[in-house]
Amino acid sequence: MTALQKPQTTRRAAKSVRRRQLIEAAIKSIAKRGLGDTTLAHVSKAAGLSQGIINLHFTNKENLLYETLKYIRSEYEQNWRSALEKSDADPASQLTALLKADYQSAVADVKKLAVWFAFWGEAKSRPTYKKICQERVTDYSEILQELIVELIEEGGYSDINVADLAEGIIAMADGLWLNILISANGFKRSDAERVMMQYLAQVFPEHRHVFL
Amino acid sequence: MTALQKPQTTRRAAKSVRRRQLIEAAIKSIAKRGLGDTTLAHVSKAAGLSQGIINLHFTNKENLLYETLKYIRSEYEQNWRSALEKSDADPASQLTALLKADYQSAVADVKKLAVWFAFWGEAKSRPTYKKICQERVTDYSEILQELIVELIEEGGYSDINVADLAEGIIAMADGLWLNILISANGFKRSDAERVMMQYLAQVFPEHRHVFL
DNA sequence: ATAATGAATGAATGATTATTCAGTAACTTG
DNA sequence: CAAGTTACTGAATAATCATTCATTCATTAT
Repeated sequence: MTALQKPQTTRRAAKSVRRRQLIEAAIKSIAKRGLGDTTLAHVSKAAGLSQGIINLHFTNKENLLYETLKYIRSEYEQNWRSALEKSDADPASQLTALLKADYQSAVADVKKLAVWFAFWGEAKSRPTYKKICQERVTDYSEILQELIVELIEEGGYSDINVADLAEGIIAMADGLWLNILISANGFKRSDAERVMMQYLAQVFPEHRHVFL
Repeated sequence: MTALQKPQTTRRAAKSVRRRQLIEAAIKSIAKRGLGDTTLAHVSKAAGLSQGIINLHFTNKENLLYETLKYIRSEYEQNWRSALEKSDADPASQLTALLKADYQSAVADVKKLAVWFAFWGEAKSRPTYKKICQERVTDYSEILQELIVELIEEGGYSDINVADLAEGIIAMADGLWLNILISANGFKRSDAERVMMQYLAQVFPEHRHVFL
């Protein structure tokens, strides 16, 4: 009833619309069945379209999966960039915004997380996937390091290795995603956010009030 | 020449020997090709054995994969338990030993990490995998929390939420695994260990000398 | 030796599934 | 409204792969 799901009526659609529709169906299927058990039949059916549709729009399965990965990567990046824009300009607020963005519903949704982990699992053996996975964090890491430097100046912190701290923060961010994905005791996005903010408060005690 | 690899000569072997041999071949194949592209033919060939051998020893593919996951889980647990035994009894040393164990070569080897991520990617859709993945951290987390409590008493720390800190540490530990697996700039086990120790030193400054 | 047992083989089978492509339907343009 | 263009369909094809099982082979017991 809700707008979506009228594939029979609207027959022709713009290429970009169909592509997005199929990518979203792929995400759904990967989350539901895993990457290994996802077939083209599943995806096209989930999209309410016919068998050959994916080969028409993506040439082959491999390419659909590749485009799916690129899609969530770009969505991820857009999300944190817009969070930074919306936030106050002081480094502590920016840092908060950047890291909280990782746990917003558009990005840390279980379906999307399942997709990330599925591709990480294949990344070692697929250079094309690996590259996209690496690119996910290049800009993020750069900006994170700049913010840490500003924060150190502002708060007069010492004994902090910027590059290592940034690696540590990103690692924790990813690890919390894993926890959301498979924890036994209903670990939620809000829990992940809290854990992360407590970490930041401990490393930058002078700015504690901004994080907590 | 080095002991290994004489499948033609020694025809019969104990069931347990064959099972381990096949599991290790499965790990190799998953690391090389990913879970999706791993076929029984690949695994049996890598083990230097024949086509039907896996069905003989594991009934079906699904079961081989399940046993492979259980195998690396148990190896993981043995590794940190023995590290704790070998270490000094004071909480800071124990904590160091527990976390450094995650980056020892037997456990944080890229092949094993690829296997963990492959199964994490499927865990959402496979309850059997999910359970094993959850169990990996239950005892670990419990002991980690006990050590944190002892350390807080010993160092007189305040403002620490034990459960959240433990979640954060485990998350960082897993995230550093991801970094070892796919980083562009050759992030190594020793780098991960350093990042983790710096984190601990920051949270428990009174014990800094033990961690660094 | 001979028989009995259990391990291992590998060709054959059957199921699944990606891909192709001839045909159909919708929309556009003149 | 006819001709042309583009999106889409779905049955047919071909390839891949898990699984089966009759047979072979090594080892142990008699």
